Amino acid sequence: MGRDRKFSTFDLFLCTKKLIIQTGYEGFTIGQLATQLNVSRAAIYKYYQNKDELLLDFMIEEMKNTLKSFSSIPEELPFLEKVNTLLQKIFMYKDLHLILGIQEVIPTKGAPLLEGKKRHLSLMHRELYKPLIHLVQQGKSEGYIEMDLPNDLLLGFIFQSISIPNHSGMDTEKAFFYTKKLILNGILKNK
Amino acid sequence: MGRDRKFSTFDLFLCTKKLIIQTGYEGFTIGQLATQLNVSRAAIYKYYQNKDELLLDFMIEEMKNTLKSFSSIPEELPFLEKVNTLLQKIFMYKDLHLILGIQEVIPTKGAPLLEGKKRHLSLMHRELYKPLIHLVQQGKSEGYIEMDLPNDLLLGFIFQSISIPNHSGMDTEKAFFYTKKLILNGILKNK
DNA sequence: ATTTTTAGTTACACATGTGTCACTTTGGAT
DNA sequence: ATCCAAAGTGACACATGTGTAACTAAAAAT
Repeated sequence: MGRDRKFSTFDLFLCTKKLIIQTGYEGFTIGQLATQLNVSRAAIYKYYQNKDELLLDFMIEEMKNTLKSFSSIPEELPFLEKVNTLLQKIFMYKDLHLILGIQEVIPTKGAPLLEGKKRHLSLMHRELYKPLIHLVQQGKSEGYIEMDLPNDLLLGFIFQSISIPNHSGMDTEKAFFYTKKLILNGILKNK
Repeated sequence: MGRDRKFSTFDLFLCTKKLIIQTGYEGFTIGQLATQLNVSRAAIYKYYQNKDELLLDFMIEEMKNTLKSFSSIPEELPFLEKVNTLLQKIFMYKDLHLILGIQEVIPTKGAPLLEGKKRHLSLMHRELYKPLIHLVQQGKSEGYIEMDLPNDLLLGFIFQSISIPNHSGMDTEKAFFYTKKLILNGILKNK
């Protein structure tokens, strides 16, 4: 029943991603989003009560996809290979880090709906970090990683490094190759 | 002659820094700034034609200070010590990276005044990178750094890593210690 | 064909931010 | 004491964004 939709949720989230990365939370407007989708603003408000709900739903979807991808690392692989595949995945989802930063800025204004979605997000957040922490722990006990490095700093380091702005337009593969090298071995040569 | 000022340029830039880091370009408003300084918005407009001019002036000032600090690295020091002092300085000015990112978002709207200030900024930007590139080059020729690592990626890596969010509230010195370790040697132990 | 259901639009009221201008305040110079 | 120059304020016009409600459009069910 009913008329055909002019835009899919998929399109909507795709545009949302593009815009939120470009402009940040405060700069993001439903107006821009509507223009990109060739619909009126009100059409979007048919599906989301407000901007914040839309953004949170988008983030949850983004998180779901990332989570699915991250949870499929074979447990048996040797440490260095696991690290490699994981870094590759983090590299593919490099925007996630930026997106999750935005989540902290969204005001809930005491609305239970929004508060619930935020809680959901931070739960998934922890879920996402679990395999990473686990891997770091493995690395430490197998002697690959210095014991005294704090886990959260280490993870922060990885996420932060992964999103080095590729301003010079290097091709993605090369960028990943060098980034990985830097994360694993730092800037100094292993003498 | 004339009445005493209620706020100094120093205070103004201090508040500007705080706000721009918190809220980003789009979120930053003259209203917030005025409130923080206990003056009316109009008082601020006495000194700056508009928001963008204020922000650019702030950035130029910030850049000047950083530049002064960076240019005072003794040339004779051995490589590793130079790296250490430089990292320390970058760590102290870790906000600069974020601030410079904002500069790219400021619209000049064809105003020659703003365009001029922007050009000034990007000149200083290059000036700032010069000693860094120089150091990296030295490191490469002295065999400390892998030759094939692209310079800009390497610098991006350093700036990016320096601004790992210290969410767990580690004390600054410790945070710097571990961050340095990660930048220099990566996450893997040197076997 | 006409009714129902869902999608979308136009127009509105409201809120917040910008930049300006006529005005007041205040302190030193005369 | 009064004049004047710099500092600050309140109020306004304008622009942009939010969220809503009454409406129209179109596709499927009857």
